[in-house]
Amino acid sequence: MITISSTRGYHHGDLRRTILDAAAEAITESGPAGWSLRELARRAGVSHAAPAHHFGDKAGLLTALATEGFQLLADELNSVPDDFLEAGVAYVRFATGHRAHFEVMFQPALLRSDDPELQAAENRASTALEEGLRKAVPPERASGDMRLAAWSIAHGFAALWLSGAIADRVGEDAVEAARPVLRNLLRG
Amino acid sequence: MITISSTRGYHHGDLRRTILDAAAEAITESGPAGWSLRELARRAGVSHAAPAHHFGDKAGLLTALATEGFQLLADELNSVPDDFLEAGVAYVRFATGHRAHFEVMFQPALLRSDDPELQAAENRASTALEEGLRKAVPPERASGDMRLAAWSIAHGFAALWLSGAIADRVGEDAVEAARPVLRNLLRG
DNA sequence: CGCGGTATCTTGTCAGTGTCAAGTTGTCCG
DNA sequence: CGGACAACTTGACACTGACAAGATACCGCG
Repeated sequence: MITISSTRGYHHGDLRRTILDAAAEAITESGPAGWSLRELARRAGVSHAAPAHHFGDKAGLLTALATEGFQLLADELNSVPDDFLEAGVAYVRFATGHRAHFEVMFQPALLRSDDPELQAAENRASTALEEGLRKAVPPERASGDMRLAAWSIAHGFAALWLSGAIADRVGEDAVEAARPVLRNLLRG
Repeated sequence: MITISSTRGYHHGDLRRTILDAAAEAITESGPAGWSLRELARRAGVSHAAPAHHFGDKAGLLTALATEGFQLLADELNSVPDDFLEAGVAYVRFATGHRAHFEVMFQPALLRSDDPELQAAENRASTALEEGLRKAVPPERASGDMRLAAWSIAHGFAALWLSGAIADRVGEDAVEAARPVLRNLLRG
């Protein structure tokens, strides 16, 4: 049995998870550079060097976050019917619902790209994406370029919304706003 | 007359431009967080606090870079015929040709969003983009959602390529690879 | 039960960083 | 020529990431 509630004493209980969550929260609020390891440690009530034990260094923490992100994305994509619109909407839902993960996942300069767990998670998400696109795109239009186009439009919409660049045209609910935009890729 | 060549003496000549270029180079190599103001100062041969005189702080430097980026993007978009494909290709050409600018422009957490020069440059790029899309999209399919779709697919392709996520499918020349992908938005 | 090994966390330290304040040098205009 | 201003330097401070060494709690094995 894992005792999460006891945050007292020398052992924290589940410091790794606590730090990951705190990092995600901090990144969501202030971006991938607006926080420090020491701040996360203070928030979790541990010493300034405690995070390093679990993640090695800052890049290790971000790599762990990205790994978790790719796993979450794969789950999200696998839980959706074989429909392009719904797959694209699921992609946008993931990006907006897990903003911190999404932002870190696509900034390789912050990560240890050679981490085996990260690569495994990337592969899982990649095949989920590829398979989803293969099933979702109408056979007469199926092609590598078409699948890239589908990925691009969903990714671009999510990135633009997260950056605030289209906030004036879209409003708060990015997921619902994505639907009519994505529809344009499959005819008019 | 401006003497750029004389980097000697108490006055540098054109330190502001030198720092901006060095920052763009550093970001291109190591990402938006893989460098320091003091490193740029050393590279330029000035004291560690010299950059602050021109930009205030790190956010000020990045804001100046983003401002320059929006101006360059507007120029790029304005120099292109009223054709959706060419507008999209120009967008991708800008993103890959000015990687550092592009990455900073869409990370508002790094910037001073209330900077008047930044906002002016944003507006100029925004109208250039809007106007280009308005002319480029066939009238029978023109709509706000269609314009958003066009922006999204170009932005998404550029972002995915820069992150290396589609390197295995695309190769080195992102601009040429973008063409067949973008074509999918206007029928098949 | 107890004891040794190990994972977890702490404490102390160091070079490097961003930012501020105050001083120095060069330029330009009246 | 003089003084105001811009450009840059010097010095300082709190903070950070990373490392080394030590302390504490848990866990298996006798």
